[in-house]
Amino acid sequence: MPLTKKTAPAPKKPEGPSKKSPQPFGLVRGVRDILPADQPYWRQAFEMAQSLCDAYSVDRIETPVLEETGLFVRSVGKQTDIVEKEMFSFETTGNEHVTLRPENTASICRAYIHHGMLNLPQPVKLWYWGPQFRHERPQSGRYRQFWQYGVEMIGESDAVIDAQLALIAWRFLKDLGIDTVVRINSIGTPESRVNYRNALVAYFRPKRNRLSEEDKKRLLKNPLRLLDSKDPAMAELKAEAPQIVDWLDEPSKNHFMRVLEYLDEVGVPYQLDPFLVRGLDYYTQTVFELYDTSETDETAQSALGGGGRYDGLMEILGGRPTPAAGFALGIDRIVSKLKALKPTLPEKKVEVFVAQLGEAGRKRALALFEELRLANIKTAEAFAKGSIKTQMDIANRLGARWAIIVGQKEVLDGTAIIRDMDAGTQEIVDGRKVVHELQKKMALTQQPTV
RNA sequence: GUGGCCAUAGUUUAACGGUAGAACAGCGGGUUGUGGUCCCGCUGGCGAGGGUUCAACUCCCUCUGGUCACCCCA
Repeated sequence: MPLTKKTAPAPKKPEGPSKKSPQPFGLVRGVRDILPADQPYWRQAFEMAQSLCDAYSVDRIETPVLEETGLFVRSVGKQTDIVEKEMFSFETTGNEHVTLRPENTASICRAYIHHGMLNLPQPVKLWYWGPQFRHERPQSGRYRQFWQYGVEMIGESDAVIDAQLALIAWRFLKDLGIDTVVRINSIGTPESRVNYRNALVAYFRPKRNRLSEEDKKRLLKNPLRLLDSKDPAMAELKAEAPQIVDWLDEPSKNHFMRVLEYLDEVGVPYQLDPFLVRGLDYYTQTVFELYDTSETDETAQSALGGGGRYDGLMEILGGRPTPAAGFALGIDRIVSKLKALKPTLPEKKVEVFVAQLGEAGRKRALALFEELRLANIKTAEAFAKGSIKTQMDIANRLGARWAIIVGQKEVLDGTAIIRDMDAGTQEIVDGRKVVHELQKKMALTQQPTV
């Protein structure tokens, strides 16, 4: 007796049987699935990164998602928001303190040191593409697992590297159809940064009562952050505030000027932004961010990426003093822009659908599918379906141009039917020449379009 | 971490203080050999927990989650 709901004679319990199925699982907060429908966009971006890096002789590297917690504490900086409150850190059963990487630069520097890449011709140019993790409150364009594409160039201090990095980042977006402007600044050496920080505090402290609560906290904790406060009252105060460029030493100024000259040379649009400082401690000299120029809403997450020079980082991580620079781009945001740009990306179309009837037909179809696949014909099937009607329906929905039908009769006759799905006509062909016949037909139908 | 808005089938949604309709999708049919239209059927739902009430999906609270903004960043 099958346990069907209908036939179950159990009207005794009005409550019904406690046959509740287990609760399905949801998603961990802030993470998401990237579904097949979105894959074409992700693929487009990835392939762009790949070909561009190829062109610039940048090699791919993949580092582990899991690293020792200390790596990020030391590199990103203990006082930063990332380290203070955004890291996915935990202790393993083996008592190791590990963290899901919140960014990728530190890992790459670690790898550079670990594998003695200083023995390679410098600079070592590496690119990565992978998920990063930050425990922030999710919102538009911000996830706890998000993807970054980045390039790092390690072992060269020349300003041309900085410019080239900005160029690659900008070019990547440009070639995807996203126009951006590079906002750029220099924060000089760590010393000039400290001096500037003091000057900034000296400037704002007397005006403290005009600051918002939020900005008062910043004044104490991270004065450089005052510069990108969105408090309208800050606008006036900022105008008079000291600018970091004035605190740069001569070599730093010179370096920055050269970066700008190189950008001019290759036509990368940029804006000097005296108030651009970045949230990670390891930056020195050049810092930049890329902004979508079509984005009118300033408050939204319009920063698509950023980067800069980090000459001190290698040493902090226990390597030899090694100059380096890099950038990272937020792929999640970029992909959402891509989708907005091109709502329908052409799908890879199925050319042929193999439909079968009966056991003999199915066997023949199975083999036929292999023949077609080996002939590089994009073929689809639904071998598990028995009904020819259902199969034709699927063929139609897949957009197949041709259907091949093999049933009992065809197997016995040694034939197959080739159906033109657009015209609705079909013909019987020799079963051994299906691929050949198909190729002839395909060549014919393609001629006019070429 | 703070605040605004939101929470009904896979998706988009309707209604009502008295135990939920629809559309699309999925699956299956419309004489077990043929698609794009049409017709029919089936599957499938009130985020969780409290409270008010004779009675809550509907009102209140909490939580969870989503979303948007702040913080910060990609």
